[in-house]
Amino acid sequence: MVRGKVQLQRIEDKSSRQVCFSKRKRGLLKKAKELSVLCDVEMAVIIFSSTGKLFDLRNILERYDTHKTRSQEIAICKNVDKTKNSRSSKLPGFHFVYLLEIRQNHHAEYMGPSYVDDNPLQMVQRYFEGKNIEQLNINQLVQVERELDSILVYTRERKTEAMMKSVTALHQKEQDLANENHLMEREISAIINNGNLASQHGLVAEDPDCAHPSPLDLFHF
Amino acid sequence: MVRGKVQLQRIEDKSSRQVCFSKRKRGLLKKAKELSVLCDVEMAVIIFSSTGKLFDLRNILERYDTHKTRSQEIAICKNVDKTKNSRSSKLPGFHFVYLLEIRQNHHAEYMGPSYVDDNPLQMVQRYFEGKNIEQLNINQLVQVERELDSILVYTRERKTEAMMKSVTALHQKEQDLANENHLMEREISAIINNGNLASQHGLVAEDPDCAHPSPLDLFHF
DNA sequence: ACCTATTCATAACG
DNA sequence: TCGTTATGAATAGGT
Repeated sequence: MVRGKVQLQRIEDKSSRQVCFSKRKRGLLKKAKELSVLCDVEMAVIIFSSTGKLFDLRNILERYDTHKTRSQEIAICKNVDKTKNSRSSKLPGFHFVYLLEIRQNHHAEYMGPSYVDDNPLQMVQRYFEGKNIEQLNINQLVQVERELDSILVYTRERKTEAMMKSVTALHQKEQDLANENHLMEREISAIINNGNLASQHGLVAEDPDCAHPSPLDLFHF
Repeated sequence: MVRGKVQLQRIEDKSSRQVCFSKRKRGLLKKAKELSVLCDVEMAVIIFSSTGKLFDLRNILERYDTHKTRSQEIAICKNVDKTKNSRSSKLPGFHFVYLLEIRQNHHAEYMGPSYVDDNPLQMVQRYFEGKNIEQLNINQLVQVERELDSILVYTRERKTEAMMKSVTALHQKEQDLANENHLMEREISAIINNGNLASQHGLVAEDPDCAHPSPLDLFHF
């Protein structure tokens, strides 16, 4: 009973929005799969729900190597909402990552959830709790490899980001110090000149500040 | 005139497939936009066409900063199929990147194509010259993977090394400048005190800093 | 979760 | 690529 055109705007009622999301998500993923199969294209649909969960449908054909796949996962991981402490997340501080892997001629397969934490060490430790790497089968190992790669790449990007910030900040500091330095040099030479004039004429300046700026003016921002 | 259910399998006729792709892509992006607006979710649809072009719909909300957005673009760019010398690419060595930016309460906006230069990647491209990744067997692929991993690790180490050096050098420079700065401050206060003492006592103090703080010490945070 | 009226998407044309 | 139209598909709102 769809009466009237549906307005293209946020559904305010939370329950309705949730129902709509569920229905339309299924529809969208179905259409995505159809498009990928019918037209033989690779595609990914990434949906970030408003509660901070990540839904990911990937349909990546074989000719994309694992490194490229990995790169794609990076982007996905980076966008996980870290600001929300979702109640529906079973582990506090962790975020669900649903990975729905859909391949050609296959049905959707539930691959997750996996956990992503902000505390790297804890995350890694938690990650391995209860996992017996030695006893996993190939598919599980592939999945574990991907997850670890994601974590690794995310960590690496954080590192680079931090270093970049540090470099930028240091450059700024260097600039500021150099400016300050330069001003003080001029100050000194001004004072010296002043003193030279005074000594040349047998006079002592009563108020050396009157004509030229005080050193303290440096800090009059 | 849709007669009968469509078979969910690759459309063999190239022309039909192209038409279908065009239509369904539009439909999918429309549905994606509807879902994102109605249900207030962020999402991205990434479509790799079979001719190696990249179609990218992004609908990224404001709270994701440009840095993350940029990262996403990088990741996406990395997934462009570089092995094909697509005839439709107008600039050799460049890759089409179609960016369709869709924001809430806005229509789809055609942002591209923009060109991504992979000049910095010439080395990598050289590596691939004459190698048909698609046609290698497993052992060859393992070998290529190892080589690439070596290059990647080496590159990464060089990057970290360079950044570390930069940070260290900047710290040193900062230290030097700060020292110089401090010396000049003392010099200035020495000159000032010198002047004051000279006017009060007719004397010149050799080292006025020894006991009392310079006014500039206020800024030694 | 299921139903169904209704709107929407689109395959097969021109 | 564009327009039209018959038809199947998706889904809003109700139960």
